Amino acid sequence: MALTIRDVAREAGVSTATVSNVLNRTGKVGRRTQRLVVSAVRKLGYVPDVHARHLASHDRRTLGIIVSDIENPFFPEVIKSFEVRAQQLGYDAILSDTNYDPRRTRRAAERMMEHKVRGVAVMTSEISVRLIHELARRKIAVTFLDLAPVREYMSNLRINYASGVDQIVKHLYELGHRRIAFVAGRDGLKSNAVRLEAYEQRMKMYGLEPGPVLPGDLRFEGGMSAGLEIAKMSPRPTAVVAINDLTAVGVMKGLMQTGCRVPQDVSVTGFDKTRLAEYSNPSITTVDIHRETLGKIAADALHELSDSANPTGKEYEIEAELVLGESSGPAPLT
Amino acid sequence: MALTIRDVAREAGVSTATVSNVLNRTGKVGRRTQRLVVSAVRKLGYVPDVHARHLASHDRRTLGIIVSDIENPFFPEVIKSFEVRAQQLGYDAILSDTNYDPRRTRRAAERMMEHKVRGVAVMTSEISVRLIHELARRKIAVTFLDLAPVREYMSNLRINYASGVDQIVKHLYELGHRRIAFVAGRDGLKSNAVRLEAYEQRMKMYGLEPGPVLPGDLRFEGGMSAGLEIAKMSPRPTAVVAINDLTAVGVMKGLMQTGCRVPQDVSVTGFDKTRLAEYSNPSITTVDIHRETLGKIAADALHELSDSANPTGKEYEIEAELVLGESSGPAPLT
DNA sequence: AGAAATTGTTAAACCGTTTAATCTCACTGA
DNA sequence: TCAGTGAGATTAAACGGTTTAACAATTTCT
Repeated sequence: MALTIRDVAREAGVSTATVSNVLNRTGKVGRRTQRLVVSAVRKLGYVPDVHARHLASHDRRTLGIIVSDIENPFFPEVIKSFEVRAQQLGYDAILSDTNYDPRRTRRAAERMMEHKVRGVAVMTSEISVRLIHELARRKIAVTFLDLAPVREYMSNLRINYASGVDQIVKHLYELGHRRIAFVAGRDGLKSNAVRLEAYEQRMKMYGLEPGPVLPGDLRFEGGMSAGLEIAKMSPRPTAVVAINDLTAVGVMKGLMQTGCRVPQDVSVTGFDKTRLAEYSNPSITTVDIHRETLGKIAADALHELSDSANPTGKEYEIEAELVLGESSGPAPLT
Repeated sequence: MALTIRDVAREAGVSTATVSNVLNRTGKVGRRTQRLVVSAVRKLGYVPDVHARHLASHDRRTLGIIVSDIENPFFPEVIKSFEVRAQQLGYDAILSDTNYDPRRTRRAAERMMEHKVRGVAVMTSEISVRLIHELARRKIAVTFLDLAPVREYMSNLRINYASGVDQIVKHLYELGHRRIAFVAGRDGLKSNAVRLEAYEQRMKMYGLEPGPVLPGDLRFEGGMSAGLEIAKMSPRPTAVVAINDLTAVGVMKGLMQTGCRVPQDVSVTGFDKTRLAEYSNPSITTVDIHRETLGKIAADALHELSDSANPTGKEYEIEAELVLGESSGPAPLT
C-alpha cells in the first residue's frame, strides 16, 4: 500500500539490501549506486517504517520516560532535556503520564514493554518496586528517584533535597530568623518526608526549636490556609519554609490577606524554582534542582546501563542550589 | 531472545493464530482454549511487541501531536487531554517538541511519517504549509490552528481569539474604562495579530480611540518594561489589555514598581488562563481558551478524518471565555 | 443416520526492513 | 596466464506478530 523499500529498489534498479545499506550508511555501497539510490528516495519521497526497522534490526533504539503529571511545572523541563539528550545518543523517546494513578502507572510500564524500549526513566513515586523489578528482569534499564536500592539494570538518581533545605535554613538563620515554621506537603511522598526531616535536623543544629509544622497539600489552597493560620499565631514565626513554590505562593497570599507584609513582617521560601517563583510578586527565594541536569543524566544513565556489558546500577546525585528572591529578608526587630 | 507469541502458543499447546485471536478478542476462540491461552500469557508474563503488531496488521493505531514548546504552560494541558482522548479511541499517542525551530519541526513531521501515524495534531505555527500538505498527501490526517484552508485530510481548529478580546474590552468598558492600552506579543504570530485587530475593532465599536499599543515579547520582561512605560504616561491609561498572562504579570510588576496599584489605579487583563493568572497576586482577569477541549477535539477530528471513507476536512471552533480575577476593577475617578 | 451448518483450530503467507551468506567481476601480483 | 583478492551487489532468511483459506470437530436439521 504505502511506499516501501522495494519501490525504491525498483526505481533505482538495485536490490533492497543495497537501499538499506545506503540508508544506514554502512559504507558498503559504491558512490555511483549510492547516488542512484539517494535520488530515487528523493524522487519518491520515501520514509522508512520505524516498526519494520525495529523488528528487523534487533537493536532497539528507544528510551521511555514516565512522569506523574505533565501539568506539574516540574516535569516539562525534565522531559525536554531527557528527549534532547536521548536524541543526541541516537534514541527515539516516548513519554507516558500516569496522572498519579497506579493503574495508569501499570499501563505506562506495559507500554514501555510493548515498545521494547531499552530503558525507562521513572520520574514518579506512585510506581511499585515490584513493577520496577519486573522491568529490570526483562533487561529494560530503569532509573528512578530514590525508590529502591541500586541493582542490575537499575540506577538511582538522588536529588539532594536535604542540602537544599540546609541552605534555606542557613540563609534564614543568617538573616536573623529564629522562629521558622514549616508547611509540609503530602504525607506519603518520600521526597517530602526527607525535606521535613532535613528541616528539623538543621534547626536543631542551630539550637532552634523546630516547628510549628503545618499541613499542606502541595497546592495553592493548602499554602493559603497555612498562611492564614500562621498570620494569627502568637508569637508569630518570622519565616516560613514551604515545601514547594506553589505552597509558598499560597502562604504569601494567606499572609498578605491578613495584612502581613512579605518579607518585611514574614519571610517565605519555596522549593523547586518553578516559573512561579520568578514571576510571583514578590518573587520567591527558592531552591533550584537543576531539572535539565536531571533529565540529561537520566538519559545518560539509561544509555550506560543498557549499553555496557555489565549492567550494574549506579548512584547519581543531582545537586540543589539556593536561589535568592524578594520573599526573604532580615527578621523584623521584635 | 525475548518472549514471543510462539512461546505462548507452545506453553498453551495451541497455534500462534489462536493466541493472536485471544489477544485481540476476535471472539473466534472457545472458552476452554481461551482460558488456556490467558493463563499461559500470565505465567510467562508475555507482552506483545508493538512493532511486530503494527507491521503485521496494516491498521495503524497511532496519533501524533506536535507542539512548539512543552515548557510553555499552554501546552501540557492540551497534550494531556489529547493523549487521554486518543487512548479512549484506541490509539497510542506520540509527542514531538519543536522548540520553535523549523529544522526540528521538519524532524518532528518526519518522525510522524516514520511511525506511520494515522494523524497529527499540529499545535505550532513554525510549520510550513508545504509540510502540512506533504503529510496530507501521504493520507496522514492533520489538524492545525488556522494555518491553512481546510482540504482533504486537513481539518482546522479555530480558536475564537476575537471573541475573547471582545469580552475583555466589553468588561473593561462596563467598568468605566475609556483609555485602554494594549501590550502586544510577537510580530510574526497570526494568533497575536488577530487579538490586536479585535482589540482595535472593539474599541472603535465603543467609540473609543484605540491605543496606545506597546510592544511586548510574550515574556515577563516585555510586559514589565511596558508596565514601566505605561506608569509614566500622561494621561495614563486606566486599563491595560496584555497579550497573555505572563505579559500581564510583567505589566503589573512594572506598574507596581512605580507605585501604581492594581486594580485601584490601573486594571490589567491577561490571556490564556494559565496557572499564573490564578496564583499571581492579585490574580488576573483573563480569558480561558478551554485547552482540554482543544486537545480532545484535536483527537476527535483526527479520528473522524482518518476513519471515514471520505476524508474531507472540517472546521472546528474552540470558544474563549472571560474569567474574572482581582486585577480588574472600576476605573478610577479622574 | 447422514448431510449441512456452525464453531474452533491450524498452517502458511505476509507485513517492511536488516543482515549474514553468497555471488560477480574487475584487478593484482607472481 | 591464472589463482587470489576484495569491493560491490544480491539473495534469502530472519524479526514477531496478523490474517486467511482450509480443515477438523461438533452441533443442528431433516
